[in-house]
Amino acid sequence: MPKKLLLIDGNSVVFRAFFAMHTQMERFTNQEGLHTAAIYGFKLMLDHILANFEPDAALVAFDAGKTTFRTKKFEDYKGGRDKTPSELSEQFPYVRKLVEACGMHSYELKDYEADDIIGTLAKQGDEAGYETLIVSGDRDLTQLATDHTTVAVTKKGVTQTEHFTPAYMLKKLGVTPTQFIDVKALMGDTSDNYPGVTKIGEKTAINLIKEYGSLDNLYAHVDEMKKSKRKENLINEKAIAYQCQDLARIRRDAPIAISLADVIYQGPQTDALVALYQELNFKSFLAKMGTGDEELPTQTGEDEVKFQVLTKENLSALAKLGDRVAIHIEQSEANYHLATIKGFAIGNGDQWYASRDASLLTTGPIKHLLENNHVKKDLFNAKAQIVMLHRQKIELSGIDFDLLLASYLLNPTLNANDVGELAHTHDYQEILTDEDLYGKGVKRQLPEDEQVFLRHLVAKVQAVENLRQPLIDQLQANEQWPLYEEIERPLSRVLASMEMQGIKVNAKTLEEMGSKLVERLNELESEIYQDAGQEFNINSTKQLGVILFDELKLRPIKKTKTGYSTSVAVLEKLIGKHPIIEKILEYRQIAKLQSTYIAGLLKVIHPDSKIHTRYLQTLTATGRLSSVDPNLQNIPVRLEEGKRIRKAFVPSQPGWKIFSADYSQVELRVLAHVTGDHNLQQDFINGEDIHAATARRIFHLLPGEKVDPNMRRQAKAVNFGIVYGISDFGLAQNIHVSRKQAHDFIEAYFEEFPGVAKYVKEIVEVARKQGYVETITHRRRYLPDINAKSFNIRSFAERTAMNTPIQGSAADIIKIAMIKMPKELAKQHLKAKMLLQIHDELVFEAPEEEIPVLAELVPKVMDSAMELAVPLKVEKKVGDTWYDLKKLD
DNA sequence: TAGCTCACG
DNA sequence: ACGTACGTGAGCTAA
Repeated sequence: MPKKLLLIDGNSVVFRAFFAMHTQMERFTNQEGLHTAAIYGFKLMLDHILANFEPDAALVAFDAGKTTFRTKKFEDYKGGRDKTPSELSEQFPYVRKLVEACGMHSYELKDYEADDIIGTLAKQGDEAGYETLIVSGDRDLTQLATDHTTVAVTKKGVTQTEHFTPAYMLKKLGVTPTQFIDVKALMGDTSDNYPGVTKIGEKTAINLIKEYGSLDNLYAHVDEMKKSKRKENLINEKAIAYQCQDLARIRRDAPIAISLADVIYQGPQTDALVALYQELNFKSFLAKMGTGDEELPTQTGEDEVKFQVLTKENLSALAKLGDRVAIHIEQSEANYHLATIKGFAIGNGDQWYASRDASLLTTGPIKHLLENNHVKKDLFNAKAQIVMLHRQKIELSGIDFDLLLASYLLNPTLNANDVGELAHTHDYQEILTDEDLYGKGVKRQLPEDEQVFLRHLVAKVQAVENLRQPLIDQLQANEQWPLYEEIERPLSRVLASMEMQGIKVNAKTLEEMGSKLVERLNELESEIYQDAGQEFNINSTKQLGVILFDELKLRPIKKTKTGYSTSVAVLEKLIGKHPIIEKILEYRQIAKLQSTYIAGLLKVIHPDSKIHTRYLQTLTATGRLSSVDPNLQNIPVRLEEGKRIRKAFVPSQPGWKIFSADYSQVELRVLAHVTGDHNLQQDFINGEDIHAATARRIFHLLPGEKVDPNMRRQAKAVNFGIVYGISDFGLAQNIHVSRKQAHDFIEAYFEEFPGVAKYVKEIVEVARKQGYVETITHRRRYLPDINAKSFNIRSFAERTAMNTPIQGSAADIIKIAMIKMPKELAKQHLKAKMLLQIHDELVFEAPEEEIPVLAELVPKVMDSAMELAVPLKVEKKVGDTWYDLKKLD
């Protein structure tokens, strides 16, 4: 086993910690008012590193002062930086104390930066056969990576790091650690305030170094480059490039007065740590050390919880639980397709059991109980539990009460995703929230104490049991029991199987598209820099605003809270004023595709080559689903460039097809139904093109007179507007007409569709009177703002009152279809699988020979899901990929 | 973490 | 006069 060396860039990590904890800065002060957030963050980072890397030697290097050999060579080095805020600088002495108390050495060297100390020691480590880990908040240190030295750069927060090895750098950046120095030489460094060569940024610098191998070789062949501004700049600024190279290069031979033998890691010094924690008022760290001085969150009723730790030996006790149990399986993370099981609890009445040992679940007695349909299960978030257990080859059966679903139906806007939080909203206090017990963000950690942890899991199952009857009573009082029993509960199972089925995604297709996009992005980037006359971060709206509106003096059409708006709407108005605008629009479009859809999707393809999204069944205020990790409900389709992403979504088996069916104008049909408007209903019953029919009416066309495309477009916008809770301003903005004209459209609409006009008025009244609105299935949304004094807030609630029954009823309809679908597919012995739901559309994969059957069956199930006063219409498509779908008739 | 931007229905 | 379309999720920047 090689010895291990840990080298930490003290200044940069403390600085990162300071910013990571910045929002909580005021919470972190000790008795004397000393700020401690950065010290705290630094310790979190340290613990995290030490949990994964057990060093034999360790050193934290600090910068010695403002002036170094670099500032002597280049006066402006690190110039222009803001003064370190006193809230941060006062923490450094304590960080050093902390380092010492943790049994590590710290070191600084006059005229040198921490980097150089680290570079020098890392080299010594390599030569002495150490495995070295360098930790920094600064990417520059990646130049120190070797086969035996890894550089961990802090990402988000403090504890998340990105590990740079030479291989990783080559893959990610395309250059070796040594070449990275030359890249910096060309591109410069804005934060260290050295310039690099004019007009060369990171992308160009990397490309040049990739092409030429090194700065030296580039200059050896610079004359052969084709004539360009870039070539001129390179030649003119050769001296600058070399000066920057010198500044960028971390020294590996700094005259340090210590050696590896001097930095042996001693391990934590308990007494010193306790004293320091007390001085800093770090209660949670003190608590972990068990000094008795801690102030844990009050345990409310969790202290009273009586339970037994379940083991192989006492499993037989479960047989006595009878035919109803509450059960909970604790996940390591929210994504249950990836999470591990951290523990579970089960029981009823006064018999409660819990364990951290997930393997017990698969043993005979428990597995049997879980799969036994006659034992009713009460739980929290059935879908998560189904998937977690399915991954253990256990098919959870007999689900009866899902606390999360029930609570969501009672009030969809509560948004409690945690048993404790949710219980508190129902006035049940005998449980802590996960956040109280585990912490959140960087500090989240399951309790090490088994009793504390298991007691919490038992508190969860007890909350489920105790809330079951009261919530059922409330659902029944609200006439929501059928909604729970016949729609949401069965739907959770359907969603679980769709998620587990997953959709196959061809990574190669995405990668190929990605490299083309990156190429185009690079081109656009250079052109934009040319047009702007300087380099800047195009992704930064702030910097872009400065370029467009200050430098290029374009007219700022709109402002946001924080500055100029640079949204598409604004940029489109500026087309023609400057060539840069169109390039920025294209850049934006491609950058979005590349980062969100190419890189984003590639990150979430599972080893089975599929993407397994999670549908959130209890999130939206209206009853729709949402989709996360990744969101498969917003894959591009409107523009061809983006739509091509869908080529990567393919059937999972050869000879299969993608089949899709979507409701046509479902929200307007629901509108026709709930408003009872005669004209709107007639238009649908007559099978009219609804937007054209609306146009005929609001523009008062004569029979036989043609609806021109512009009229239809405007009528379509009016229809949308109605569904959204219309305002003349919004409509005017959308279709680029005057507010007066929009107002006239709306007036004409309400005259032609008086039932809709009446509904709009009445629904707001209903909301005022009863405080909530409902969908067709009695899905409820409370609107406390409906009586607000502020015009704005009240108007919003009024539009919501209008929109929610429409959007929500449409959601009800497709949910019913989704529950019926697997049953109907099974009846016909079809292999077809339902994979995705996108609000009004269902996507399937199926063997080619089943397509004719599906084309009949799926629309039938969908259009008969609910009987409305108007027919439901379903359109179907089929193709080899999600991109290639062609309409069937 | 908030704010902006942009992808979808 | 107010200052707006409804419902979502994700990536990025700035601090």
